[in-house]
Amino acid sequence: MKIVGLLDCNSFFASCEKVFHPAWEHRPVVVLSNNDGCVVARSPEAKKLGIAMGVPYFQIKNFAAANNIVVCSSNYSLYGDMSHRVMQTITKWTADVEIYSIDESFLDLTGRFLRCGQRAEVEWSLELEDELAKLAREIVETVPRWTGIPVAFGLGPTKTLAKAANRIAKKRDDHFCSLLDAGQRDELLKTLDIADVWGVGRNLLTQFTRLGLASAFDLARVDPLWMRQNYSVVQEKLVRELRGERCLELIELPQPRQNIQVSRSFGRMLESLDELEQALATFASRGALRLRKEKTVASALCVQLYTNRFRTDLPQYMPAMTIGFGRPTNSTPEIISLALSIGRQIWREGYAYKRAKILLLDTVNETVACQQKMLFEPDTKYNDERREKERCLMQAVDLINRRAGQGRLFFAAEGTTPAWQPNQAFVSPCYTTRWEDIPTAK
DNA sequence: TCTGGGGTCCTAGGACCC
DNA sequence: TCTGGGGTCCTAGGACCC
Repeated sequence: MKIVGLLDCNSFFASCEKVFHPAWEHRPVVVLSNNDGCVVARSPEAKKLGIAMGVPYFQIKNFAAANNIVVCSSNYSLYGDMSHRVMQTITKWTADVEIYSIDESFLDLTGRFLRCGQRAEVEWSLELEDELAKLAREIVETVPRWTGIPVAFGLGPTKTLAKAANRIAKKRDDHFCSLLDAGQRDELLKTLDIADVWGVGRNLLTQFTRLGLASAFDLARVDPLWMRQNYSVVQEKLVRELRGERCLELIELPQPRQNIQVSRSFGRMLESLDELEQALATFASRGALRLRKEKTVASALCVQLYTNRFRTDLPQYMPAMTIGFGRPTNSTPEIISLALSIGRQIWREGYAYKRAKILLLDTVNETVACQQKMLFEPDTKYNDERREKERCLMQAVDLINRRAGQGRLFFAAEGTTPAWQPNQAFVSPCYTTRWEDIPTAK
């Protein structure tokens, strides 16, 4: 048996905001999505008040004011840095960690409990369970003490069971639950709603409910082969994992991304092509920077425009177009140039645009792409000399921005006072990532 | 007035090839 | 008039996750 743990930060974004406002400790706090659109995080107090996940802010605005709810715009620099601190803390207990999302990590604790003669798996015993409970207590106490972020911890022999244990742990006072003991597992899985099982989304929930399945325990008893025939290999693995059979491995090395997308809603609707172009140039520039950070190049670019789908009184138009680069690239000017060219081709007069998206597709490692390039004849506009010049230029730009602050140097096409700027009325300072914002103690 | 953003994986079906 | 079979690759769409 393997020992898989899942550590999950409670109400992560809201908890991050609370760390720097001790006075908010017992107050309801909600964090809004980009553009102050929807509620994406709620402190326990806010949940208790009945604020639903994903609810549009304007629908609860008055309620929030009347109930003394703290409202925050999202501040991803802060959350990213706090996440990093939590993940660093985890390495105290094991180096075998898969960072699954900004607020969750899988831990492989098997290595800590291997006895002489055991190679890669351990045998379950009461003593082991005791030791693990002790370790879990240490984790659940240490992470908040070191970072200010409260966490819940679940243990299981598979990732899916660790996730399930974590869901149960969240409701417990000690924030811990173990599903390692096969003897007790069934009873615990009966208490877990099938909707809370990892891999059961809205659609599967409807279908499973129709089949009469209500709990995680019910799902675990379905025949895996039947599952495969009627659904797919994904759901088959889901059932097997719930039965304690490992199908999903921990991915400790982050896999290179295959696509990069940058998409934002605008602060207001845009009708002119000029204004829209500034948004596209900015998104293209951000995407290009991400490519360079990952040392990858993209093979193609897709641009999509969206009108406001909630304004049914207005004409709707959602065009998209994909064009390949002559050769895979991560050069900002080249990507901006293609993004604008596509934008001009799909833009139509007479529509009010609310959102745009760029997708950098089929990304591959820079050096691999470089080795392959000799197979192709250089195209006319972008010859090797120009590529090399732009590569040096981007290196210089990135260096300056790293030293002087992101966005110090930018391309004119991005505009100086962009009309698309999202609304962020309640944004908190970057307490941990900007010198000017470091809190002072009085 | 105001409604988020960024990912992955799998399957079915068509195109194409021999 | 009659018209096979098997494989691969690509894409769109649908499901999921946080």
